[in-house]
Amino acid sequence: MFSKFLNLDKEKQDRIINAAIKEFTQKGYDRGSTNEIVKEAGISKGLLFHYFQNKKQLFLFIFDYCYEIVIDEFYKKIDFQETDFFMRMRQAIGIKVEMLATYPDIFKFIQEVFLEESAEIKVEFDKKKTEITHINIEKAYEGIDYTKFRDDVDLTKILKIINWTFEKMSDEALAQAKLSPTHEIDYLTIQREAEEYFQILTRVFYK
Amino acid sequence: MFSKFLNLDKEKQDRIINAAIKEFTQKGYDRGSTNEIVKEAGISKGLLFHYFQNKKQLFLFIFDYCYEIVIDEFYKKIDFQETDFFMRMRQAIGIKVEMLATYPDIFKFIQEVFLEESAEIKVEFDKKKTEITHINIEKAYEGIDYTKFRDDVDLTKILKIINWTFEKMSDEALAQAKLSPTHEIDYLTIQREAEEYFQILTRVFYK
Amino acid sequence: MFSKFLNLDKEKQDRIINAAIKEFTQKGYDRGSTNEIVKEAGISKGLLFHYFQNKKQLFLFIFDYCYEIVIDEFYKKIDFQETDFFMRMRQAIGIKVEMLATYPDIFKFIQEVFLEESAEIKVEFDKKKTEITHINIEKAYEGIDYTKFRDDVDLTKILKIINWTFEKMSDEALAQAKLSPTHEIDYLTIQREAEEYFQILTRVFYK
Amino acid sequence: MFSKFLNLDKEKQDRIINAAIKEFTQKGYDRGSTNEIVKEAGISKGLLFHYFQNKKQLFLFIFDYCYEIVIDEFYKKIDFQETDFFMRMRQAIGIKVEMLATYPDIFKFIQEVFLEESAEIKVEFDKKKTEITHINIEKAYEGIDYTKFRDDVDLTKILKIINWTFEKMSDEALAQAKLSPTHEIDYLTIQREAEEYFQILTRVFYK
DNA sequence: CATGAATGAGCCTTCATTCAT
DNA sequence: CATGAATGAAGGCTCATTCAT
Repeated sequence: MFSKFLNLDKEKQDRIINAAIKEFTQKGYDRGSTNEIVKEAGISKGLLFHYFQNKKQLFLFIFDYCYEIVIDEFYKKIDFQETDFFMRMRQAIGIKVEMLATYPDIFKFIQEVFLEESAEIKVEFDKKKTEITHINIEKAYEGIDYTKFRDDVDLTKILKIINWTFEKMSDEALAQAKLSPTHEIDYLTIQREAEEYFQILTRVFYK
Repeated sequence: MFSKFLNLDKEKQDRIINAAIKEFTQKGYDRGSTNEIVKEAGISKGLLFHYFQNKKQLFLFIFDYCYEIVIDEFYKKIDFQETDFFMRMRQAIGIKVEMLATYPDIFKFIQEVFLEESAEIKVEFDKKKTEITHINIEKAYEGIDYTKFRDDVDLTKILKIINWTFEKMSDEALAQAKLSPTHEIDYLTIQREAEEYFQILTRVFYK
Repeated sequence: MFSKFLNLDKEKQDRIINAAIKEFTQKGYDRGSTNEIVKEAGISKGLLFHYFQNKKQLFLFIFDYCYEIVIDEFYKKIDFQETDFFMRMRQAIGIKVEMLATYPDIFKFIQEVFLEESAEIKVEFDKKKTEITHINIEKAYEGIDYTKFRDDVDLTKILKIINWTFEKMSDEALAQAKLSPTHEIDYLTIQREAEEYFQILTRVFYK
Repeated sequence: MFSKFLNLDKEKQDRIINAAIKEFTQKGYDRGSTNEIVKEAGISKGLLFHYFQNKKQLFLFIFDYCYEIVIDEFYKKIDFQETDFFMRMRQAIGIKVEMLATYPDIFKFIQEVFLEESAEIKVEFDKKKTEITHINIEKAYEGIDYTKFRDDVDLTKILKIINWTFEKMSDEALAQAKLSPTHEIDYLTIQREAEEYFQILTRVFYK
């Protein structure tokens, strides 16, 4: 599909990818302009459409590219020896926070995608999102010792509650950051708050 | 502000409102075309801008209009005599499900707004959103008997976990529906599932 | 033609006239909006077009109205006993400067008309302008003693040169003022400069 | 800035330039329609804005283009050997009249610009106009022998009076032409009349 | 491979003017 | 007399995409 693009010398690839990330992160899919992308990347109009049939394909490629980088590094850093669910989750959150600092643009882009996706690309992405979510959960929780959870309630539902809690918590933190004047995310406060939720969830869901 | 519009005969108002809801729900703010709206509403280009100074004002008006309808009816149906938290929440979810069936367009529109908001209208809506959320929580939980909750964990956080759980649950249900061929929402299944979460949350968070 | 309008109570007439002067002075004929005029005057759209068939007629009326005020007052103040050409001219310039301070809006409007007139109204105004100019010269120089001028050159041409000199001088002064930060016109400097030109012209054109 | 446009093949450039000159000369800046220009030039909407970011830039370009042509040719034809002020001026007027016949459209356009400038472009042009005027006067009078002028009056003011005289004279001639049915300019009469003013001015301002 | 000129539908908005009330 | 809702053409401008070179 994008083999032509991938044969390009790395430096040019990067220029294009970064330009696209920047534009789409700033303006979203709909208002993101291919004009601006080629200008920023220093390539011609035609070339962009030579590699990526159209704007949508470009966007999809950029999303996959970013997602892969993030996901790969994420699993590389997870310690699969740790079998305690909450310890594993603590790790996951720590890694996420770390990566947010390392790849702020890429992360911001993925975030935007998950929020803002226009009608144009909704269908494609709704599918992609559930796919991704399913894969993640299965992989991220590999080898977990589930016997520590209380037996009187459905385990799958417990896990959902816990996941949702942390997802919503981080959503709120990001929303908060967006309202602050500096748009700065206060990672320390997030981690401290997360810890409190960990305590609660451990107490109520572990035997 | 919109007094000119509100003096119009109800039928025309409705044609315009419905056309706008339809267009914005389908295509979002940025891609939603005022051209389409006037065509669908059967009015002239100029008239729309006679009532609503510009696209943004129209969108804001439509949002407020929809939100008010939904919120008003919601609180009218809630039984504030019921002081048990989970019973109250059961009610709330029941009412929501009911309203989803009565005003599917309006509901869908509000949902879209909460997700998709373009850069153009972000600032206005981020404020509006937090405002709305705060008001709702305070009002919806009026008169609740919180003594039933266990004392060994922070009550505020418990409530957040519970809210988040149902929010995420309904998000997932809607996402599921969108993937199905008919886009039909299976309310019965949702309520049955919600009930299961109620059981779990009551068990772990009540004394 | 505008008898309907002139039968209106004076206060309303003034509101409309002032609103129109303000709008046309600020934005010129083309960009001047009848919408703004009715808003400022506090009357309805329809009424304006009831009195003045269309925008052009309104503009013409406003121009004539302003012009008459200015011209009437001008001739009332001229001392026709003074028969020396240059003394008469000194008077004229003094009166103009005075009136500029008394009716700044009206004056500014007339000035704008003489400069900016759009294609739409050019034909009508070119005629009006030459008409006006001819009338003015004839009237303003009534009773002048032309025997003081040297006989070896054509008197008509001398008068033209003198008139043109003062017209251009004031054009330049106005242009200068427009370039200054405050847009303030320095009347004193103008009169002092005019005096110098008077000296020169008297010396070279009088016997 | 306009390099894209200037790389175009000459024929297309001309089509666009001529279309723009025609439209702006006829209707002025504000009412001049880019729609009409592209229609007349036989190009697409987008292309015009590909070359010229917006209407204002287009107008500025056209003005500079026209001005340069006129000015270049003007100075090429002036005989700088001639040091007599009035002889030099006679030349200048002769050349102007000649050029008016060669480039009637361009000349008419420049003239319009100097008169009609809309609020939109006023600031840019007020600066440009004074700049241009200063350059011209300095250059056109290079090498003139000013000792022939009478010493008892300020030379600068004399020069101003003379310049203004011929400017106003040609303004009047043009205004006259516009009122005639054919809009034809009678160059012969102008030159004959100019000659009479030359005689007068020489007599009164030379020693 | 690479260019960038060219397209033209589409965008939001403004406006003078009309006309039923 | 007076209103202001209604019109719809026209405005400047943007944009993804194509294609001859």
